[in-house]
Amino acid sequence: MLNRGRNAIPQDDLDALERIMGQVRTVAAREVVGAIGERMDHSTFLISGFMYRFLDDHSGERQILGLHLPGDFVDLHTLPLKKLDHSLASLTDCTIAIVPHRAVMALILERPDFSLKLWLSTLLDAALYREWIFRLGRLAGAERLAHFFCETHARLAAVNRASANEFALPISQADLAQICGMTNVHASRVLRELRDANVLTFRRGIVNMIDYPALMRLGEFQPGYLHLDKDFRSDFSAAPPALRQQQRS
Amino acid sequence: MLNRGRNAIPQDDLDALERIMGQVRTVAAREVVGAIGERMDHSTFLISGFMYRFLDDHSGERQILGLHLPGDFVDLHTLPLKKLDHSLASLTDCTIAIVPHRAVMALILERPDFSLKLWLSTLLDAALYREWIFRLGRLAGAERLAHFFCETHARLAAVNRASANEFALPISQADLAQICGMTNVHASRVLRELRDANVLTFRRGIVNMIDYPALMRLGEFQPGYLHLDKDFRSDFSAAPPALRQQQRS
DNA sequence: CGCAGCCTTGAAGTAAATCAAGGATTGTGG
DNA sequence: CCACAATCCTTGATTTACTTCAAGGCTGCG
Repeated sequence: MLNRGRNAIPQDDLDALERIMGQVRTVAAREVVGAIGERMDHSTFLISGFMYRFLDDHSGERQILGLHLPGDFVDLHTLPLKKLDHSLASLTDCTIAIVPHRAVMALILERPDFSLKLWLSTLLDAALYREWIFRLGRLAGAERLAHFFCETHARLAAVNRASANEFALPISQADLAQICGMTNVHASRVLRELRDANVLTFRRGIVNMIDYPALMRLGEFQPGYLHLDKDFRSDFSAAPPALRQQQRS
Repeated sequence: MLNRGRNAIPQDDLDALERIMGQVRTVAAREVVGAIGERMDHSTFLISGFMYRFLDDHSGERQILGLHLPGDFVDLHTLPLKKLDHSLASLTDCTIAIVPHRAVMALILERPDFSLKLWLSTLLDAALYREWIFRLGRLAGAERLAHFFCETHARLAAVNRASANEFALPISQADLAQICGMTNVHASRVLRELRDANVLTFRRGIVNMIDYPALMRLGEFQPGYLHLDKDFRSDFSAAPPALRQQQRS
């Protein structure tokens, strides 16, 4: 993710980004964009749509490792780690920009400050991974869903894609199950519980957080790890005026 | 982690590292070195001993997020993400070097190639996180332990701290449970199963992988994500002759 | 010796998986 | 517009994996 939440990406960084972007492609929904073991010579910038990364187990059951929103730099890690150690796929129709590693390297050597921003974006990914480990390791069914919905709401709200208590999340219950490490049958039952308790509804890709405080409590959600608050991090640069809304899917 | 596995760290990088290291301290076993929410102005290089990162849940139950071995750069992410979003503690007595952020920043601006190596080290951490998500989300009790032991064996073997099938791992069953997202009672039972099946023993901090192939199969362990093979990544530099064994705990 | 920390085991309870069937919703072609 | 398939969701019954509670044993140490 390169997405800086409520803090806009500075204009000169946008210029730099634009310069290194190569071909722009569209990808249909539910397509694998990079498969585990593949050797990459470029990274992918997600312009519009949703993507996710995953690992399949021995019997083909899938664990989703992370979700990517518009504005995320999806696989920057392939710059040093050439071979994909997991797979990458689209959730919806997507527009992506192919960014050749050569171009990234050239820019990095020319502008060390920019390389730090790319680094930051991968560190924010890592912070999400840590929280996902916590979610799977310590929370039970309903709590996992609550935590995931809180996190995703916060991330989407940070890029103006969520209202106070509602947002669009183009995934199925089966995806939700693969995110939270449970069967889709169980995900369905837990969603029913949350619905019956008047805490949250999730129908046809629309999440309605009816009782937000209850969700936060349930999921033990503390948004600090998202580092959305400018004060929580150092951006290696002064924050220039807001100029946002470059992308809409 | 900065640890490069079987590929030694080049001499000039060692020099660079040495230059930015500040005060060297010792830390007793089981001490919290950085607590969640704390604002950091330095990073920590682990010279000897084992450390771990963790998040506690509401009722104080702990989830371990990662283990750190001698030679790891433990909290490089605090350079851009000033506030700790999780906690850090020692497992054993440790020797650590305090590395002021100011010194790291200066070096980075002076040597862009070195900053890429620091970046790489955090990307290897992220690869481990992803695999931990998979382990917790898709594997059952015995498989989780098997996977963890395989991973840890591979990491320790890469720094010459493991023989073909045995290694020292200074943790308790309770730690193991906190790593694998289960109760210590259950961890004890699963260890018994593995012992009875003649697959693995773990007693007083010594792991004996009696049947390594069985463990790999059980844990669905594919070591690619560790990127130990030089061919799997680009180190941004030619690999100079091996000079290793700087640290022993 | 006696205590503390760590590990083990049993019995009972609970959360989640599995198996299986049927219902709803969306899209497709006639 | 309707028939039909495909996908997704729901629900029930049963089984399994794991937790919880509780007691006792082992090991190392002052």
